[in-house]
Amino acid sequence: MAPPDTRTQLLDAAEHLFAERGFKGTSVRAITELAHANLAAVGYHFGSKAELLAAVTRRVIEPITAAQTAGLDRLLAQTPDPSVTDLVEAFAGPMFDQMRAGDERGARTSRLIMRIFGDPSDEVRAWTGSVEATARDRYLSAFTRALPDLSPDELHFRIRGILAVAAVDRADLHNQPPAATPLPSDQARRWAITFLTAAMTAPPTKP
Amino acid sequence: MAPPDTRTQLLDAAEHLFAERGFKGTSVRAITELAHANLAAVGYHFGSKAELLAAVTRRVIEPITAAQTAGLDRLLAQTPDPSVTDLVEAFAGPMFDQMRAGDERGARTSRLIMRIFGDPSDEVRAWTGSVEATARDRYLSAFTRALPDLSPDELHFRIRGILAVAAVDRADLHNQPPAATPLPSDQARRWAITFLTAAMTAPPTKP
DNA sequence: GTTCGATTTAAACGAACGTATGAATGAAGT
DNA sequence: ACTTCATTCATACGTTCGTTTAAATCGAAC
Repeated sequence: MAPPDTRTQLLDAAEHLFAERGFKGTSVRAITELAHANLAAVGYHFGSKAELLAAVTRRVIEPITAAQTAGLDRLLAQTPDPSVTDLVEAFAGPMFDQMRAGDERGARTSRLIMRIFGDPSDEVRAWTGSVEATARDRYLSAFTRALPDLSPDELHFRIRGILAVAAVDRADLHNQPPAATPLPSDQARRWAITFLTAAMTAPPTKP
Repeated sequence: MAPPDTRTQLLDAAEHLFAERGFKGTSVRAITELAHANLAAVGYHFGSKAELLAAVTRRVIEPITAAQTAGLDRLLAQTPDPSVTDLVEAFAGPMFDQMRAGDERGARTSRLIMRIFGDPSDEVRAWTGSVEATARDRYLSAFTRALPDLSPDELHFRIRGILAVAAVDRADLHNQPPAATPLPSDQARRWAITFLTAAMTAPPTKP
């Protein structure tokens, strides 16, 4: 086992705490304590608490958008017009994959993503997701070809619906009794694909 | 116009700021300043900042669950087994109605609800939504009768999907350019009903 | 006009916050 | 052995936080 890198431990601790208590609700002292590091370590390695959040966010988002992009490339290599089902699977799947591991970290990642997408403050939104925007645009045009009857606005609404379902997913587990059966980890993923595919293929809303 | 009640102005200001900046991100000083009240007014009228949040939350959630309950009563008066479409409309509709007015307050309410449902901290969860739980349970059994092929767990997942779509809805408007057309306020509602009805009526996921 | 309860006010409290600083530490290069 | 450089450390600074207190204000009841 490699000696635990302080920088990485700070990222881990911050990811944990930001997801659980939010950005404002997490103190630099709590982060450094959980990471067994000195209080000044955040300033030294990241410059500020806000820049640490940006680094955490990038680390969580990047593999998701990478998998989304790779999945779309794979689909487009087979046919120029993939089915809605395939597009939903390739777009929503990676979010669930990232939220799965360990069932503990999954719910935390889910909460973190929801906090990121739901917070309009500058600090939370400062991670500059240009890659993420590009991936979303590519899916937008692929969905447009797969659903030609849908108005751009309604399509856009539906894609946001995908994000909503994926982000909330297990984020509110704390609302109810701790789940009768500790459901197999990929079940939520499959339920979501069913749910979202049906939703995406619905006929356009009549005006 | 009635003289502006201090207590009400505090609720209004707090609702505004909690939605925009979150609970931890909002200071009592910011609330009282926006409400043109004294700093100690929060302590006097509500006891603490946390109890003010509980009051704000109750004021936002109560009319929604009331409308949900009334809508279900109305459906059940006509037939013991309402259709999925009707159930979705009666369950999700009131959320959008509450998030509509003025397009400004709508997005704020949406954000506030998302923050409430996504925050596991005790302060945010302390509003004791027993009425809200009752309404959800009644819809759960109604949906169970309307979708007898669905396992309880998957049904439960789908109902959470409704909440997700409704809560996120306009909450992330700040992500993209300020909407090409200032879409008519009930359009999101109708798109959501289409989206969610199709999603709810999807056949069960095969095991 | 005085009393009284409810409300508002200014001021202060200690605690916790993010950040900055300069000295210790320790391994690597010479 | 000595220098170098990156990292860690203890400590302190100034701000802002939620809450509390006691005095001031005010309309209504008597």
